[in-house]
Amino acid sequence: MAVELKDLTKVEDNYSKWYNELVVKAGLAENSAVRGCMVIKPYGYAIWEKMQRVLDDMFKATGHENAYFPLFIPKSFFSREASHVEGFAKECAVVTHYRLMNNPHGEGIVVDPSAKLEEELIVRPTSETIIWNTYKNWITSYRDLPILCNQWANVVRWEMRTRLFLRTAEFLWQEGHTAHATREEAIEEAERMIRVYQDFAQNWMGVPVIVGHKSPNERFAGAEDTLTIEALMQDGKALQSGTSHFLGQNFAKAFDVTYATKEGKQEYVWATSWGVSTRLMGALIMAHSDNNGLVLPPKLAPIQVAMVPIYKGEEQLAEMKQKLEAIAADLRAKGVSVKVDARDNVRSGFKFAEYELKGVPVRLALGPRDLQNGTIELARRDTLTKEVVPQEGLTERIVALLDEIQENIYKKALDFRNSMITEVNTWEEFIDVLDNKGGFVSAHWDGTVETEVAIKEATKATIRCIPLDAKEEEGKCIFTGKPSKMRVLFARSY
RNA sequence: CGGGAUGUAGCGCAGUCCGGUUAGCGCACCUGCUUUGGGAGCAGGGGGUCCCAGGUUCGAAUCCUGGUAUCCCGACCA
Repeated sequence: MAVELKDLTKVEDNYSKWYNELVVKAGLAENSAVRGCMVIKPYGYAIWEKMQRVLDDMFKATGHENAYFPLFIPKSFFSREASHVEGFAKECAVVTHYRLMNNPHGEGIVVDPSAKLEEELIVRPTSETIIWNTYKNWITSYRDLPILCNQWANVVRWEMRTRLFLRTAEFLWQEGHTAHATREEAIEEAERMIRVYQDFAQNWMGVPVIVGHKSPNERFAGAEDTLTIEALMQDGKALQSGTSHFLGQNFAKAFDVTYATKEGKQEYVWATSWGVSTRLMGALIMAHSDNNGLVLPPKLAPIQVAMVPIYKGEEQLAEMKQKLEAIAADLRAKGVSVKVDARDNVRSGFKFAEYELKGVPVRLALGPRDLQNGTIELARRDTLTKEVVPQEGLTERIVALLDEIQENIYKKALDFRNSMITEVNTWEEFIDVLDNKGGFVSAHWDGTVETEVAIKEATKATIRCIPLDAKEEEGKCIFTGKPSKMRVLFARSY
């Protein structure tokens, strides 16, 4: 047997191991020779590329343009915004030299000590500083605003512990950085973009998310407000899947970016930044997969339909292949991505298992029996069911089925997520739900950082967000008993 | 960074405690035959810096020292 996943139900206590195995076996990514960095393999990258394309269109549709800023950030830029430095200082890769030389005392190559940089360069962990240093030159008048830029890039955060897609030392992402004349406009932008992320997560990835504010303690370093989309994984842990920050005038002040108003006064510029990363791949994998492997939403699946010929001998193979290619041509004409798998070195059963592992939404199998009856076997990945259907009208059937699968995957994840939001009113219930059920726990909180930190220390659960749609409700903080005006969502998270 | 474990063929592992033939098994790979509607069978074959560097020894995958990488649990985080 080539590939066999561990039974998910038996590794609940070690979901991460199962996840890792799945990522590798499905051919999405693997650990590289470089510590904490991953190699994204073609199949995984194809999904990321598709995500990129869709997101990019969404950004353009909301008025944004792409640009590119340097990978290296002078150390001094970093120290300009106090809380920003504090947030990232512990996980930076630093360039100190610019030349190597032959080892004068032996074998190999060493860093040339005479080639020390006057000022160290930080490999960007995020680009606010370099971008705002640049925006200073771009902005002088209210006529220059707003600036709505997005950058597709890689960033480096030297994390202690890494995990494929979820937390790697280097990752791919997009970061939007906008500059506005007014506070209201910037806040509007931050909200607009978190809704774009929500739209993408739900309607493309099939992953339901909760939109809300981060608590002050969980905010982005340097932000006045952080909006987040929080997804729930099948092991009951939450995953922060995208963030949009209202940065106030913090970076404008740090980099002295002002503009002349209509009235001729100098004002500091208002800022936002927002980003999603290859972590979305992790969300996609963890939200839908089962014991047979990945389950990909049709809208993002690199292969939407896999076709497998059932045959004896070369002659039959040729016959089946010809018929399948004809069906494939019809499907491609409708914009469906199809793979006809005529490999002769593996058997059909192996192919079935392989496409299940890779999460291909629809699989067709055609054999002599079908050829005779004018039928074909159609299997769907999300439900693991299969039926023999007539070849007639197959194209339309599949196009409709792909939509149905997309919807079904989302609905399944949504039902699960909803079943995993539990309201509690006492500390005992809170602990009980966290330990025995998992998921989001909706509870009252007195609004203080001290309480939040104390709860985290006691339970490892953090406030994932204060939902945008939270309704006012009088209650008592589960930890301190002090009065509270609304419930917030707690969870253990990745 | 702290605690624990591991590193042997592309992958998964045994062998290490107690040093001793030519380092072994399963999967994968190559060749041939038979198979083919859910992960094929048989036969033959190829593939090794036993993580790296020192040391002990007649002799090291095995013992000692140092390094390094990966995984798990913490702390940190998109």
